[in-house]
Amino acid sequence: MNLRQDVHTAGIPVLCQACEARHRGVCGALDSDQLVALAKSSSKQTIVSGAELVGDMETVDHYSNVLAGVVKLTKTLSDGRQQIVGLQFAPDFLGRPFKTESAVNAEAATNVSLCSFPKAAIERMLKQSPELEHRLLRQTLKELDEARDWMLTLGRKTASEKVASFLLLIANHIDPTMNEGEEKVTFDLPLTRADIADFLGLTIETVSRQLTKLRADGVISIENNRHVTVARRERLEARAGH
Amino acid sequence: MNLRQDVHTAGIPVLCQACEARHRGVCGALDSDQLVALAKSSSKQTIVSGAELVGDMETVDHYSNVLAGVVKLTKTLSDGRQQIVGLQFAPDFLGRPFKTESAVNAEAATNVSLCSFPKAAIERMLKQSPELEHRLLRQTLKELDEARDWMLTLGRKTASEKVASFLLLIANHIDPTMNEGEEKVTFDLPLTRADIADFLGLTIETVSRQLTKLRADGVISIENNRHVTVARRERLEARAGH
DNA sequence: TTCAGCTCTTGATCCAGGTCAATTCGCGCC
DNA sequence: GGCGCGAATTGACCTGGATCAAGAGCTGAA
Repeated sequence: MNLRQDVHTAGIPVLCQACEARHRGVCGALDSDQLVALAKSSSKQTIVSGAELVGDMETVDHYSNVLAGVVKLTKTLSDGRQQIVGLQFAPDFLGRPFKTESAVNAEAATNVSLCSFPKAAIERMLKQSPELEHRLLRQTLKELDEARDWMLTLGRKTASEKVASFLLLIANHIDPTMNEGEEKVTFDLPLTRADIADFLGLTIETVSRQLTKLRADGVISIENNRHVTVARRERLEARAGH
Repeated sequence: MNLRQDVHTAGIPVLCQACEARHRGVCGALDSDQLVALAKSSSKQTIVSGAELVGDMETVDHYSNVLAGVVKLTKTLSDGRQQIVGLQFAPDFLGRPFKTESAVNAEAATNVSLCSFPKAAIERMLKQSPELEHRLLRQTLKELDEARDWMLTLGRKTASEKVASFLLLIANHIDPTMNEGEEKVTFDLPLTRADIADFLGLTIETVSRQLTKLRADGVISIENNRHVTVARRERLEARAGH
């Protein structure tokens, strides 16, 4: 009856479970026939942290759904200065339609699980399915909103506001069930200090000092360099500069 | 025969000439019937420099095509620090589909000529016309690319690189016919020093000092505070930090 | 023409965050 | 356990750009 369910239970690579569960991603937009066709050409893969997914200027031959983990999108100046221009969390879509080569470098910030399909397959379906294009538009608008929020942070916030904003951003993405009322929040940082610095337009040292200050002030605590507990969310929000 | 032409020559507000001429905007995507319907509810208007088009958090009830001039999109922190997060040039589309209120403030940076339609009319057509949604997706992807480029500038470039990058950005948008080979380029700055500072995440004074330096080094000259001549484009590019 | 109200420039000083340089921590490996 | 190595912290110092403060240049109105 439910062919989509059949596709998954039949052992064809997991294509949509992650996306559909959270009402994003590309797959909910397809009918059963399209889904089967796509599933046949798709492949689930696991990427180890640090591995490069798409090089800058490289030809992109496939698109992916992020099923788990975090992918960072970076841009680099010729002298090596680097800026993270986007973070993709599950179930985001990864890839730039209508362009053959990428303007950014995509790298696994954590271990990442992906479901990829050949570019040609997606673009064929884009032409057939307005609903798929609609989803892509919605995700792109969301990414644009996030990018613009971040431009305010990069251009106008102080180092301590930047770090507080970053922690809130991660907290919101990692645990979307967390509601405003919660006092304590706990999560693992998906980025190293170097990555955080590249995201915030700061140096490693400044990030470290600001985290130390937040710890000293009792706003957060950190175990093993990664596991963060936010003691009181409101205090962090106050420091993020609203 | 050609109804689209008829619409324009019949004196119905200019809807598409600007867009079609440069293959962007919303109108080329519509068939004749849709175009007539839209033209009836559209209105051409002129906005004086400095006027606010859409307030932050304000309900958006119409979308617009920018026919001439420059619109700046800004975000502001509670203490007044401001960041320009986007510049819309003709024939860009202005408005955020699928959201009732704007997350940014839109303001006319120069005198602006707009063609606006009610939100409801556009959204009705979005459902009918996949081609319209396709155009919107393309524009949104372009804006996302631009935002990400600018994040690198905001996060990692020095003040002098930022100013050089800004001049190149304006030069490219104002005169799209200008080719790489041209040595001299001339244009009017569409932004005040204060706007440039807000765009670059700098202060007015720093922008002014960097422009003075570029003038002293013979890279540019400026008349009446607005009219810029780039003596040698390559030297400006070298300073933009590639 | 003069004046008012701006925008822009220039100078002097200050400080947030960068740079350079040790440690120290965490973790896998022998 | 001890060792090695990359990641993180911490300290001392420096500097690019902010801040504060005059002044100069445009523009428009009377």
